[in-house]
Amino acid sequence: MDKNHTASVLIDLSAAIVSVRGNQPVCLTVPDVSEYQTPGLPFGPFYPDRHRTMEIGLRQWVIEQTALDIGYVEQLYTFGDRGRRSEGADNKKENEHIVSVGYLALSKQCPQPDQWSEWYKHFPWEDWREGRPNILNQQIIPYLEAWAGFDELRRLRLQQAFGVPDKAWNDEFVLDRYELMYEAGLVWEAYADGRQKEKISAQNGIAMQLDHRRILATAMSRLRAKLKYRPVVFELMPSAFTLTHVQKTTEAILGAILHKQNFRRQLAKNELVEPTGKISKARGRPAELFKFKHDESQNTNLPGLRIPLGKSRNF
Amino acid sequence: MDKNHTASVLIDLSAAIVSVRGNQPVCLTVPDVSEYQTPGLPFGPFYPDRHRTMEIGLRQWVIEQTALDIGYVEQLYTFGDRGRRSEGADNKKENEHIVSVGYLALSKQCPQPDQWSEWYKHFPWEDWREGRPNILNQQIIPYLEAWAGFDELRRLRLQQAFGVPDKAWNDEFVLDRYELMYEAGLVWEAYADGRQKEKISAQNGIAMQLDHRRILATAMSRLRAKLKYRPVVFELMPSAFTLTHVQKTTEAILGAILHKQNFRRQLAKNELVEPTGKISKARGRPAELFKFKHDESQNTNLPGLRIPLGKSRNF
DNA sequence: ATTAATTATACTCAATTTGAGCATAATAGA
DNA sequence: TCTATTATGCTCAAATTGAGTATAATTAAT
Repeated sequence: MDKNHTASVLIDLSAAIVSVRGNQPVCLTVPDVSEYQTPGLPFGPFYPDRHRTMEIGLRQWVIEQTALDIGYVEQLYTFGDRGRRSEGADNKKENEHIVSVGYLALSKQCPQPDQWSEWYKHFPWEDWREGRPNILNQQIIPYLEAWAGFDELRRLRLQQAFGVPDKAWNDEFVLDRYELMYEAGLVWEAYADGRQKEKISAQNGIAMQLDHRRILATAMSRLRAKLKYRPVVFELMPSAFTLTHVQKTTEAILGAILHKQNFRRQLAKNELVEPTGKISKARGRPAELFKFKHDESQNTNLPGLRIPLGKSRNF
Repeated sequence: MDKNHTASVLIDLSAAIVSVRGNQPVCLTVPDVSEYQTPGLPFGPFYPDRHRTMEIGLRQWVIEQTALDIGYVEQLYTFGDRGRRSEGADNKKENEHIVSVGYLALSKQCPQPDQWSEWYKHFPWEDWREGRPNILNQQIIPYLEAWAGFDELRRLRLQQAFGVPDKAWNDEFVLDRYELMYEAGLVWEAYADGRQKEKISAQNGIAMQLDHRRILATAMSRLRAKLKYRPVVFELMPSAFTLTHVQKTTEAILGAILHKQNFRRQLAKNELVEPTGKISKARGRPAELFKFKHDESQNTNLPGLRIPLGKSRNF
């Protein structure tokens, strides 16, 4: 326990601030000034003597810099490794190690459209709403199979993450899939981190700065999982909404289509919404407008809606 | 963005290293030398230039200091606040802020019995295996009700966390319950942190150093939740075991009794175990010895056993 | 004004899963 | 041989889920 060893670090708070625009989940990004033009997640330093908790610190700079009203905030993961491209050439001065704490935040609005980046531009293989994405069979899977070769462990991980060849696709394994692709050198970040000699040909989604795409993948995994047992969708909904609107939002996040009647049955059974009495008019039959029942108190551990995902989703 | 503000911190890696001894979940602790004699979780500093990731750093000092073989490791939460008693009088020198990253680790063995502390000595209200713990109705609930008074939000949180008065007890809300008790000044740590003037009369479980009981509560919540959808129990089992042994271990962690036949049905359906052909002899009819099917590869995201918890658990 | 397209909502029904239990099997010890 | 004890096989009703049909209330087109 050599006390004289350098143990001092700086802490970055990175946030995946998520919203839904139209039928696309989006995430707040900041533009990159460097040669690569890759977008990044917003982040700021944590000053321990100014903010009592990291969450307070996070909320502080989010308000200062984005003027957004973020309600739900959840800590994702703390990355202490040098994945943040620190092996690279010109860096900060030596002893300045950075630990990044990733957060997921949900926002009901997303003004300034150019600052919000669609999830599935970074993860095109994660959107199954119009069927199995072509990029899987045309690009990703063949590469991964070649990478796995006869390595038993690799093939098992491939099966786990991508359902190859005969298991079902699990929408929650976003991070596992991204990390596998990173290890196999299938994403740009692997090249940027020096893990990969040649620049890969295929794009496989828009890359992000540092480890930000990994943080976004973590956020997606967590949000997709949470959606199924906690009523977090309503953190993305306006005060009054139609049931179809809730479903479309849920589908956007899950990247999958749900059975309409069963979805509503769950909502009804769990008593999560109540009618406002008002009516929404659009095309077709008008829909009743509902509101979330437990809005006042940040009642995060209610039962939540068990998503009716259907049986066979591996095709 | 004043760059000159102090942002440098030290990072502690704290670990809730969990095992099961007999029918009691235990957790590795280190004795306290101070006047209070409260035990604490083992922790060590993170040296970012020596270890590539924090998990590697954690494994390193766990091996060095405990010689334990920990298999499963999971990051829990990063605490950046001053809950670690830093408001107190004599502290380290001013600018040395500490951020603690909590980890959960599982160990199959637990040698040196005096170093392992039973969960339910710290959380006596969490063990429902012999029915609803008396301490709830006799000590905790009355105090909490008085604390809540007519405050709507407090009563709602009380209902959420403790099921008072008419909701079911949820075994996963360990952290919520502990934090509520902390806020209400019902645990020693609240007094030690200066939130509470008078020392409370009742013990309400054995206290721990700093925020360690909170970290343990986080570990318990996570492990109880995980048990229900990932096969992590087997990280606590020897290579061959009886089905009853798996059940007893699960029950110990959940603090609840399960239905035997249904528990086995889940195990069978999910194909998590396979017979070894050997037989265990004890009292009564001998039991078949099984082994975990997926032991070689750290196959953490398998379906897992959906625990048959029964219907009415609020009495 | 009628029709078609569109969206919302009510209801049905079989298959599966769950909660809860009884019945029987195999052993040790009295 | 009987009893206590633990293991294991099987049943059965209730609840939940997956998947669908039928019908209602609109707008837009003809």
